[in-house]
Amino acid sequence: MSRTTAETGTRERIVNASADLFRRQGYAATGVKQIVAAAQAPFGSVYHFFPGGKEQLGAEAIRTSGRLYEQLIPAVFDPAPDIVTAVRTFFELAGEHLEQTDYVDACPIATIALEISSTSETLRGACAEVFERWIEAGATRFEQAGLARRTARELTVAMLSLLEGAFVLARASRSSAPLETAGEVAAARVKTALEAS
Amino acid sequence: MSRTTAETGTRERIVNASADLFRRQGYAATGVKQIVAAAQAPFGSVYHFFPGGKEQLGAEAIRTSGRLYEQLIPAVFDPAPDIVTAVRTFFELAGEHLEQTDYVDACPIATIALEISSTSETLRGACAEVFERWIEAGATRFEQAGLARRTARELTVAMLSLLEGAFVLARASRSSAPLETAGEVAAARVKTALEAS
DNA sequence: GTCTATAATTTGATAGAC
DNA sequence: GTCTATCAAATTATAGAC
Repeated sequence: MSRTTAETGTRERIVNASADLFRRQGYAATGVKQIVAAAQAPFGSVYHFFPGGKEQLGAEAIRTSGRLYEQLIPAVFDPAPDIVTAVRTFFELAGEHLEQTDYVDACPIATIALEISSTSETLRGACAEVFERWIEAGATRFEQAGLARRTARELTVAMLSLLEGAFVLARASRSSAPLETAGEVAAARVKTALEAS
Repeated sequence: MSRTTAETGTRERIVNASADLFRRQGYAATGVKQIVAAAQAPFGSVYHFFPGGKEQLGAEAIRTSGRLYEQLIPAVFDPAPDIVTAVRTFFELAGEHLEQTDYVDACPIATIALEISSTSETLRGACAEVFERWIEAGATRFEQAGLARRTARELTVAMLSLLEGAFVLARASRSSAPLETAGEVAAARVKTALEAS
């Protein structure tokens, strides 16, 4: 338990490996054994750190990914000259990143969300919580840009829908074109909303 | 092999049951045993009709669902007074249907697409083929409404992205609100595109 | 051709040695 | 607390009886 080294602990490595694998191939297709192999952790550690087993580990991976990806909002929006440019940049970066990762690194929780929404209330709740946080964070930005609260929220839901849907099409077609198209529509919509306010 | 009765054959029942279960809980989480139980078919029939096993069955289920859902386009667009109304109605019906099926009946292939895009080229190709057919069918409608071919295609990709993304959010949050929001943005975008043409 | 029994492997999870 | 050996059950797939 050194306070001076920066080595990642076993527990943290397990969560990170889980998040990686769940994003790439989903929750059901990822075995606990595959997770400990990727995390270079002993098998028993999973049940030591996560007594609730795979489902508890899934819930934690979802929330961890949620916090991590939420940071992308300030990372892209803060340095942008205006909010329309920020939205356009966000979709552009998402598309470039998708290409660079061989169409693996799309949304970290969408696959899990679709898989387990009808079978695990625990995991569905975790996904819903993360989406809600993202929507709130996005809506706050649009509110600061001058939109009414309700308008800002609806706009964010539309942006996130465009992004998530474009991810589905992009992964299936192995092309970032859907993200370019969705990004243009998203930016145009934001521009219209701001002009009308 | 009666020609007069309308009873569904074993093979057809297996494909239909597969499509149902894959849509609800994904490809990996659905076992072959669960499929034959739902189809009321003997286990061996799967490997009799589908020598390629679960993957061949998956590919066929994807293509069957694709053809079935493609029929929704003429079913909604043909009776509509104009194409903007058609788009709005499409999202409204999708949201109502989602509520009525306890948030199960969203896109029949999106879950599979996200799950297997990085692990099975066979299934990824089948999903890409279905998405391409849907986009072509939608683009043709927008072309007939007066848009240039390229604009019509991009508009359809944006509509489908909005729909697919709203499905993800709706299933996770157990609310049809994302479909209402996405539908309004979709209809407004189509209206703008037509006015500019 | 239809179907049952079973094979070979892998799954999530646990017990208990260190 | 850390980790290995093992469990019972479930997985896809096949062999072969009818």
